[in-house]
Amino acid sequence: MTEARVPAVDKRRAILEAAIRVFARQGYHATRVSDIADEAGVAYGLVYHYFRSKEAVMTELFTERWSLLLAASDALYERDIPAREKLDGIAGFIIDSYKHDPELMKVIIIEVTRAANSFGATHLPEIRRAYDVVAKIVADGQREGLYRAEVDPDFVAMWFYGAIEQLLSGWVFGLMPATDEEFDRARVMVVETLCLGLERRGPG
Amino acid sequence: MTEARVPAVDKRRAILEAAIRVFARQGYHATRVSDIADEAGVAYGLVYHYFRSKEAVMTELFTERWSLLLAASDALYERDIPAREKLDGIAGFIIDSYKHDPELMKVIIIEVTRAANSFGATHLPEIRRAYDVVAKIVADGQREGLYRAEVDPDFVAMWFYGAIEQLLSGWVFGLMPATDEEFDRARVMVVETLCLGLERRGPG
Amino acid sequence: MTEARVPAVDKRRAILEAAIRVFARQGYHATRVSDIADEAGVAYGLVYHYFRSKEAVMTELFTERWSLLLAASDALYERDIPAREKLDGIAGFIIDSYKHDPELMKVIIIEVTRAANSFGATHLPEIRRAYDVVAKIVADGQREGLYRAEVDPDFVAMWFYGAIEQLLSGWVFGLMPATDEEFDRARVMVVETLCLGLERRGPG
Amino acid sequence: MTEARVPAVDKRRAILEAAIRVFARQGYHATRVSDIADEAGVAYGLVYHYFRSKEAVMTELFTERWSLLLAASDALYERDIPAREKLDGIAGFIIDSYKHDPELMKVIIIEVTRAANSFGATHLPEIRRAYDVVAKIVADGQREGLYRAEVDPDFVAMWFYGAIEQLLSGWVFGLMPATDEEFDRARVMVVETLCLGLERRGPG
DNA sequence: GATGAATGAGCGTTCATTCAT
DNA sequence: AATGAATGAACGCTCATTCAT
Repeated sequence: MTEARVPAVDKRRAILEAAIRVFARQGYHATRVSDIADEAGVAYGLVYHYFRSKEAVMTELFTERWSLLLAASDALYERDIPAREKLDGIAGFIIDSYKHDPELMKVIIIEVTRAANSFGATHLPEIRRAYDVVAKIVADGQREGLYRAEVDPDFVAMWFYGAIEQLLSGWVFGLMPATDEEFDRARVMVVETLCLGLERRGPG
Repeated sequence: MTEARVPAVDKRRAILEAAIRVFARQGYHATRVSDIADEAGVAYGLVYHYFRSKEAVMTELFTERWSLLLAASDALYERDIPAREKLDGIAGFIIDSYKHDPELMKVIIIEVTRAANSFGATHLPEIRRAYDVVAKIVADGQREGLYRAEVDPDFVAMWFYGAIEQLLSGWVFGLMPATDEEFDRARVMVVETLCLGLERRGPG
Repeated sequence: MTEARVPAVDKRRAILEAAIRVFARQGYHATRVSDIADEAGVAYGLVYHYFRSKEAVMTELFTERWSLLLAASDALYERDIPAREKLDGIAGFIIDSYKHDPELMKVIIIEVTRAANSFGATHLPEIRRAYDVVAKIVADGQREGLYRAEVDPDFVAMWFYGAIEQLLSGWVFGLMPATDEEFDRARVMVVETLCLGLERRGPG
Repeated sequence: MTEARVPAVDKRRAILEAAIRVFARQGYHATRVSDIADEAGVAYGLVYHYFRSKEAVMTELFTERWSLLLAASDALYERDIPAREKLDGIAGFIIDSYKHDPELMKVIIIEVTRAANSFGATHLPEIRRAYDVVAKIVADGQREGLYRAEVDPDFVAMWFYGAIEQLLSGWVFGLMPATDEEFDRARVMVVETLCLGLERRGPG
């Protein structure tokens, strides 16, 4: 039968997408489960039919997206390209994710990744996995004699993510201009400056 | 030198210091006012005798410390020293603050500076002021022909703080080894790498 | 006649009726929300499911009843009967309300109508509307030459309600015998005495 | 040295007078003990030095004034003057009290006399004593054949006070114009109308 | 007498979660 | 699947009263 108008008859999906909007708008703590249901246009109880808890909604949102980043990072790492391009690929993936769905990325960065006291703690393993790829890229670069040996790769990884997340925060909260050109400039700047900072100098 | 510690007769001070410990241990949201009172060894109501609200306690903690950072940044900025030393001074101030009172810095970084949805929003002006000093240092460096002109100073400032706060987070949550030597290494690495990344290369 | 009582399946109604009993027994300020819930035999939170606040419960109680008085007053005013009968109708309506549901009327008189500092202030407009009808009746009586012209109608209205509410108070607090005969006697006495006091005397 | 400027060096008195102002302004429930102390310009604890409790302050305010009314009523009752003049004397005393110190009378009427659930209950005996004098006057009037026999004297007393207090309320809350002429008119109207309503008619 | 710090019981409200239908 | 009524623990805040000085 026809009724083809609404493709998203999938209420579970509707709830997830409503959650993105509401979490982005009000923050996780400030949103009540009823807000999600209202935004999704479904009954209160249905949220609990599909999800164990409010936290489970957030977790699914995070995991779904973060696993893409992990997969992309892993794929990049495996490719036979210069370290710089790998880092650029990761930065690009994150920034493109933001361009593509800023609300979701806002939620992930603000409520999970940088919320070390709440979801950050819960999802620490997955978060570290992303850091580790960066660290491995840097370590490889050092092994190749490309990067200075005295910088700790783990340390660089923290730095890399700290910087990028801070930029996203800046865009999210209007501290920095958020246009597509800015996003691309930022990507170049981060990678360029970081790599220049890491590279070994001169023949000496 | 002896640093004459006030014998905690001052209950207001005792409350503030108890709050640092409890906020650091449990996070702001998870600490009840009674936790603070208990930790301070005072009656529940006394917290409200000295502070308008739980939030006011947090605010005082943040403001007290952050104003020191602001003052130090301003002083550094005024001094007639190379840009690199200024940045090093700021990084050093933050890291020393952490060495000196890790719990307080944990609270400030985790609950305010990186909590863009709650206290971060409230204290945005003061937070930005700290960023601005870094941006000005970078801009000066550019004007002097020291730093590459194509990097946006505001952008570098975000980066700088994003990176340092991420490092603090790493220490706080045990993602990175947290010893005094590590702190000092980190300081050197951050500033060294950032400056190298920013510097213009010679004609050669 | 049967007066088909709703079998208190309606929990919202149960809460309202419990509130009447508890407010009447303890007074508004002295009743905790949990008292209402307990009296109604429902969970604490259900009160807040149906009402925004404790005050909202009181407001609904008052408004529901007072609007009946207003409607009755208006209807009486419109009818083509002597002023005295109109006043008698109003007095009768109030007193019958008390006979019918003394607890509710106690709450309304004690906690709202005579509580000028709390609910009285909030509901002043509705309260005044009731006074105004009496004033209009008196003014009409004066225009017809029935009542002495030198008495201010607004003034009489205040008096009328002040007196009647005082009588209700007296019954409520056991200062006066409260039997059905007393109620009817009181009604007669108030209206009789007031009207005699207002009437113009013959030339004789 | 002289310091004769402030006659009210009596801090106890200052507290009482401050309480009148604050109770009148905010109502008893809404005033905190600290409000009284602040208004009086004395230390918090001093209120408790002179008074057992917040309630005790209110009680003293009420008792002090109400005993004057009682004394005046008794005196009036004893005098060899017509009933009407006695009633007029009582109404006059109350209204003059209001003219003389509206804030105090506001507090007494609003917070005690008409607050049957709180102070009204506590001071019921004294309040009734005032009513009783009126009742006795009416009863005497009936015995003299002046007043209709079918009205219950207690009932008239309730009415009398209910009406007068309602008028005071009206003035206090701006429902009626409150000028000195109005006060005097009101006094005349109340007594005139009440007595006309009570008087026996007819040739006899 | 005078001060104001210290105490702690009390209460309104919120909201995640469960459950009956 | 879908609904929304029902539950109750939890917590921030107020403020009368006490107490040490």
